[in-house]
Amino acid sequence: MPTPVAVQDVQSQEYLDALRHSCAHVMAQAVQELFPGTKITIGPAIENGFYYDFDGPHAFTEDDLPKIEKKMRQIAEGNHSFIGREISPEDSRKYWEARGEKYKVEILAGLEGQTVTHYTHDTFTDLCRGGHTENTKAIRHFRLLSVAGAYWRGDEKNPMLQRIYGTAWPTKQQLDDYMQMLKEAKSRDHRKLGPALDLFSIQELAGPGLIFWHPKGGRMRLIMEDWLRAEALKRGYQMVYSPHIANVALWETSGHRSFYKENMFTEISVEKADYQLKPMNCPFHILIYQSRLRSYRELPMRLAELGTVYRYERSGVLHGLLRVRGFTQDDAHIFCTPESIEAEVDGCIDFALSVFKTYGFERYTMEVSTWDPAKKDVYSGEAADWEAAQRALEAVLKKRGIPYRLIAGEAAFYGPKIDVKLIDAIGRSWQLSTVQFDFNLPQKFNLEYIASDGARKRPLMVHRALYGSVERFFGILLEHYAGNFPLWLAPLQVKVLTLTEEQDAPAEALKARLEAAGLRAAVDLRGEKIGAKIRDTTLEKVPYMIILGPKDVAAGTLAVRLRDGRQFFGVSESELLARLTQENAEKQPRTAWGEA
RNA sequence: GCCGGGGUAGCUCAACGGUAGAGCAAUCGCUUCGUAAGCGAUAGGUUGAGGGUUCGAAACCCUUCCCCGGCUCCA
Repeated sequence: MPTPVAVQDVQSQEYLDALRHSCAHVMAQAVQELFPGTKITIGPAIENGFYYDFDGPHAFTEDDLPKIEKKMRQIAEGNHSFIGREISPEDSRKYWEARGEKYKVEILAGLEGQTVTHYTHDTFTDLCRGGHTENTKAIRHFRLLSVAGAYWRGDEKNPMLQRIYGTAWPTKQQLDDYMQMLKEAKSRDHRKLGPALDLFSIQELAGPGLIFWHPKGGRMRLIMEDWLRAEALKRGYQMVYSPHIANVALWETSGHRSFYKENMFTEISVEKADYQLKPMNCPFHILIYQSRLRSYRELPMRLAELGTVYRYERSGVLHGLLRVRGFTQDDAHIFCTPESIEAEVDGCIDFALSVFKTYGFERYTMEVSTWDPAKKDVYSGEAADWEAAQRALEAVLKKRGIPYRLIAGEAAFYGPKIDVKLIDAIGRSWQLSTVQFDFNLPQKFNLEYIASDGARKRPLMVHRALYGSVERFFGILLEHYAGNFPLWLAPLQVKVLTLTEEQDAPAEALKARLEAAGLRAAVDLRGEKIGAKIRDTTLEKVPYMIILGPKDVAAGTLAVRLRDGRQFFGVSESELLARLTQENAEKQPRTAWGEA
C-alpha cells in the first residue's frame, strides 16, 4: 500500500515535490470541474512548482487562472486525504476508458509489468505513481503563473496540449520570496534594460535574432573583448581570424551538412559553387592547423578567435540576447598530445574561473558529461581516448576541489565535456562555459602531427568557450547587475553635473582631466535644475556624478554622488582620480567608497 | 515550426464601429537654480504591413511580419 510523504521535514526535496505534485492534482480537479470535457494527461512537480497538461475544447487564458485558483482553494480547504491504492492494470484500463481519458489509457499501455496505482482525493482520481502530501490542507501557499502550449510527450508530431504552470511552497514567506524573485527578474530583464540604457537593439527591418550593438553597448563589448584577448595571449593562446562563409565542401567534410543541417542557413550560390554561413568555427581552426605539416614541438597549439557564427533558430525560440541567429563565440581549439590533456583541461578551467571572478560571479556549478559505454558504436573516436579524456576532466575538478555532477551517458557523439553553469545575483543558473573534447573532427579532417619518434599521429582536440557567446554573456551580465555595471565595464563612468552656466568651463576642464586619467567622462550642461540632472544620470546608471556648483569651484573640492545615492563632499580631485583609477583597475563590483 | 496571448507617437498607456488622445522623452524659448522630474510653446501617427467587410475600421474578417509565455534544442 503506497503511503503519503510524512510531514516531518517540509523543506526536504521529497516533501516539496509531494506538495507540488499534490497541487497539480488539485488543479486538475479544479479544471475538470470548471471546464467539463477537459482531458487530463500528466502533472508533475518541477523546480519551484508544478504543471499539468490538459486537452480540451476550452483555450485557457491568463484570465482563467484566478478562477481556477479560487476553485483550488475551495478543494484544498475541504481537508481531503490523498488515498493511494494498487489496482490491476485491467481494472485501471476499464476505469479510464469509461471516462474517455485516452491519454491515461495510453500511459497505462506503457506501464506493462509495473504495479499500477491510483491516487484519490475528494472526487478526483489520477493514475499516478504517488508522492503526495497526506491531505489537501497542506496546499495553501501557491499561485498559478502562466498558460502555455506543450506537445503530448514532448514530441512535436503529437497533438499540442495546454499546460498550466504554478508554484507552491510550504510557507507564505517562501511563496512571497519566490514571487518577489520573479518580479525582480522581470524588472532586470535584459530585453527591457538593454534598449532602455541604449546598449543594443533588435531591428525588425533587419530580421529577428540579429543584434545591433549601440555605442554604449559597443564600448562595453570592446572592453570585454579586449580583456579576453589580453588574458588569452597571456595564457599561450594565439589569436586567429577566419571567414564567415565557406564552400559547402568544407561542411561536407566536417559532417555539419548532415548532423548540423537543420541549424544552418541555406546555401548561397556563388559562381556555380554553393557556400554556407558558418554555424561553428571549429573547421576553420582545423584548416589553419592543417595548413602545413605540424611537429609535436608545436603542440599544444591553442588557436583562439572571437568568431561570429550564424545558426538558423526557429522563430519561436529566439529570446533577446540569450538565443539569437548570429552571435560571436569566444572560441578556442586546443590541439595537443595525449600526455598534455590534463594540463590543457586544467588551463581551461583556470581561465574560466578567472572569467567568473573578474565579472563578479561568485557561484557556479559544474557538470561532467560522459559517454554511455553500452552504446559505443554511436560515438566517434577511440575508446581509449574517451576514457583518458573523461579521466582528465574529472581529475582536474577533483584536484581543484571543485564539486561537480557526473552525468553518465550525456556526452555528445564527438566527445565528453565539462559544462559550467553560473548562478547570478538573484539565484538563477545559466549555462555558460564549456570545455569539450572532439574526437570527430580530427578524424574527419585526418589531422596529424609528427611525433618525436618520427611517426605520424593524430592530435587530440579540445574545444573551449568561456563567455560562450559574447551576446549571451552580455545579456546575463546585464541581468546579473541589473544594469549597475562595475566601474570597469560601465560605458560612461563619471558625469559632471553643473548648477549654473558659470560652471560650464570648469566642468569641461574637469571632464578633460578625467579623460586624461583614463576615465570615460561626460558633462551635463543643460539648463535643468540639479535635481533633474541627478535623476536623469541616476536612471542612466552612471556610477559616479560630480556635482559642480559655485561653492565647489570656490573651495576647489568636489561633491561626489554615487548612483546608489551615497554622497561624499569636499573630495579633492587627486583623491577622486586615485580612487577611481584604482577601482577601474581592480575590476570588482565594490566601489571606491565601499560596497555598492 | 507549433499552441496561446499581443503589436496605437521614442517610452508607458487611453480611445474598442463615428474627427486618434494623455503623461514622459524630443525641439525651441523662458528660468541660472545645491541633491531623483522648474515653466511655456512646438513638433511628433497611412494605429506593424497588405487585402476585405462597412456610408464609415485602430476596432470586425483574411493573409503576412514582428514581439511575449511555453514546447524542442542549445551558446
